[in-house]
Amino acid sequence: MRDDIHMMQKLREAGLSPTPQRVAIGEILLGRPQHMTAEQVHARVSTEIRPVSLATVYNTLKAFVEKGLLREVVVDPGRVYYDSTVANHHHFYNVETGELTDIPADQVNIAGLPVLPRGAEVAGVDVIIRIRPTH
Amino acid sequence: MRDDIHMMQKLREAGLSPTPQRVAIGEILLGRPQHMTAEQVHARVSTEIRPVSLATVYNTLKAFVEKGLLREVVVDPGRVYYDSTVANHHHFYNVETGELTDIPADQVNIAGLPVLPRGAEVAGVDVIIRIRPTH
DNA sequence: GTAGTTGCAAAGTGTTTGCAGGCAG
DNA sequence: CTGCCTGCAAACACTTTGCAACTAC
Repeated sequence: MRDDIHMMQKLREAGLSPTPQRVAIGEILLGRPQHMTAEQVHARVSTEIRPVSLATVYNTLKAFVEKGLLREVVVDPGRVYYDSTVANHHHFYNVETGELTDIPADQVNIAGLPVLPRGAEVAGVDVIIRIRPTH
Repeated sequence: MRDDIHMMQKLREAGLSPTPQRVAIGEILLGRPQHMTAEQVHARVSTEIRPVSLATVYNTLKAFVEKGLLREVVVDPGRVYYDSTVANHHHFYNVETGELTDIPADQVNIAGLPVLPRGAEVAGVDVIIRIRPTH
């Protein structure tokens, strides 16, 4: 189908051979803004498209991150979220539900970056606004 | 010694009974700005003051966080840093060395917080500037 | 053939838990 | 006594690794 072909193209452009497993994972995760854990990807790909081993999910997510198709978000100890939006932006993290929401980069204005330690360059800036339901 | 007495007082004020283990952990970790993992606390307390089990270190760190003596910093999947500075501030994280450095709150100016999701309140704002050595 | 990929199971890492024994009030 | 605290060992959750079978070119 057409989606598959687009995904295969996308993977090739990123420098990855488009195996069925990678295409399936790409279909689920890439293409629309989304935050998922490895487990969630594994569950959805396996039930909706084809069985894929958890090891392959981890391998593939790692490869996607390396190739810039995906971003890791660290908000919770012992759990990595994969974010299909790679452009510069930030996050709300609901500490009660674990839900992660995007904040467009232009809605957070960091005025005046502090002086960096000597011999260091910025690798990335993460802003995480932890929220909880009002009681 | 005097330090112990001050630490015992501090723990009591926080609502914790000042057991020898808690005092020892407090001596190592509280009192000066510092970022340590549970393992590091365990190693330093055990060699410098007294043997303490890892389970007790975890219990104690959790208790300290609950009582507001300590803050958790999540920058790396599968590893929690404990930060003895509880006042509002931010962090540099050196992605190559794992070193964590404080940024005073007034050096990062977040202009214009984005609109919160309905029925939510801010639980905390984390700014992590990931840095790496220049090559 | 040869290099890259998959998937199982085993190993690893950091953290939490169950529970028996100890200690303080 | 009674309730909290400690520490051992086992359990856990998530992730990585070793390796043999497989696939594509």
